[in-house]
Amino acid sequence: MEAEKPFDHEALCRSMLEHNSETISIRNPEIAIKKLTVIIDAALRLSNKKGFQAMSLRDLSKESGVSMGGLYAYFDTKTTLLGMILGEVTRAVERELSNPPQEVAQDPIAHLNWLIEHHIRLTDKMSPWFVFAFMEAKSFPLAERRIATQSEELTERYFSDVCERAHRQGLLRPGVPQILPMLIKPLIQDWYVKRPKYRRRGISLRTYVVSVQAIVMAAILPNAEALAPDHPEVFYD
Amino acid sequence: MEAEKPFDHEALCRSMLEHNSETISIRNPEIAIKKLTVIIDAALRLSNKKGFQAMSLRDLSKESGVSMGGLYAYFDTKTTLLGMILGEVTRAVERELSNPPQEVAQDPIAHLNWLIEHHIRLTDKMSPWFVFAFMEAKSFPLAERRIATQSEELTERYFSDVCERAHRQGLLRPGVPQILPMLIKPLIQDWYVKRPKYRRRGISLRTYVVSVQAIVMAAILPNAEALAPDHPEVFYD
DNA sequence: ATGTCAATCGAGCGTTCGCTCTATTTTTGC
DNA sequence: GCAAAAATAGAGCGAACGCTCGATTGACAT
Repeated sequence: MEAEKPFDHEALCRSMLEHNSETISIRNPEIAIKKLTVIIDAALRLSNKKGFQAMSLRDLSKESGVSMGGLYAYFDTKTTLLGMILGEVTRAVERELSNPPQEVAQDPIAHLNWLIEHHIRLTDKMSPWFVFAFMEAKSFPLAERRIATQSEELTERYFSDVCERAHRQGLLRPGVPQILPMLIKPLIQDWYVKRPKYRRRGISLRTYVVSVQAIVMAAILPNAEALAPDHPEVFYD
Repeated sequence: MEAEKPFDHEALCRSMLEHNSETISIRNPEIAIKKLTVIIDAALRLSNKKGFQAMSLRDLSKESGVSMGGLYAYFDTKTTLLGMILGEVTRAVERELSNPPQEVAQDPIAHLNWLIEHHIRLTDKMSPWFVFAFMEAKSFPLAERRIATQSEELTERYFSDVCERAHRQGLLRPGVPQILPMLIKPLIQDWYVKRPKYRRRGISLRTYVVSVQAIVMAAILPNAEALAPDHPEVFYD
């Protein structure tokens, strides 16, 4: 029995194969998954470096070691390749964030902190995938952009739902901006969008999570003083 | 005497002409500015729609009504065009944010709120320019990317300096995350990065500014209750 | 009217793109 | 061990790319 490794690229590519079985012409699933992993790995590496549009299929062929003809056994169009990666990202978000543990789901505040932490951790583990989906979104064809927009709205609804519940239970202080749920996403996204900056400054994932949670809690909780920082090194003085 | 209109594209293109006089082969400045405005206008429109890489110079020629040869009187390389736009954005940030009014500069909290408001307003007026600079940054050649990174760091220093001053004056409450200055930028950027979303939901610039300010103030001020919302319609209940 | 030069044009050059297709190699079933 | 099937390779196709350059136009001084 191995430990579960739900986020390595191979597992994601297995899911990818299942969801694109008509497009992928390789019969043997073991071969398909192994090679798909190599291809997607190279594709993410290249397009995170210089953009999906700028990545030619000859680049991808050379980087992955798979011939031009070989590549087209896994997708029929460059746009299809894009859609396959995008689909995996949206599936991962839904899979990881839609089922909070029961003890968390009962308390909106705990739920919100859980969402923040797990969203950041998910995007951290799948960082190249999220960078891809986020940075390339605007050059998507219309159909693919729709998917990206809907996924974005789904994520936001997680946040706005839990804020709404907290509000109904009277847990919010007066003066919480109504658009706060919309602004949590950019706070979370910065971890992977500007990842090199945080690495350069030696900021850990834990520090980042705690900081975002602290900011959001300060914005919504009535007793700002009561924010007992478990991790004092994160804060001023 | 006309009212000053420092942000229309024509004024920006005038500055652009001054800073790129060796590259631009047109002698008559009036002609140059007028045509440069048309070209940059079209370039921003096209590359905000489908990305700078995906915008071909034939696209740009058709959209702007300037022939291929005509375009190359204004830049010698597609990359140069990119650099010219990028340069204008960084200059605008420095010009608009480095000189706060004196009464504001004395109070770090007022200064911070001023920075937030004016940065958002600047990116709003120059929205296509900022979208361009932000979204295309990763596909820049190394030299251009350096400029973008430095401009980013400059903006952040505005925020971190003022936070540091507030801290030294004892204006911060305990438990303010040290990375808060880094997280103000993504809060501000969301206004132009996901502008269509905010438009779709009918959220005004004023509401956005007040909300971001409220979140940041809640994160740093000791007396969270004292956040008197001048604009109650912005907040929950 | 004419000579001069700045401004403009767009067909054309070499290259690279996404994608296809046949030839070849590897794996499989018996 | 050998057909049949599956998997892989990479040259080649038309189209589009960034960019050039000689021809053409327009404005103005003489």
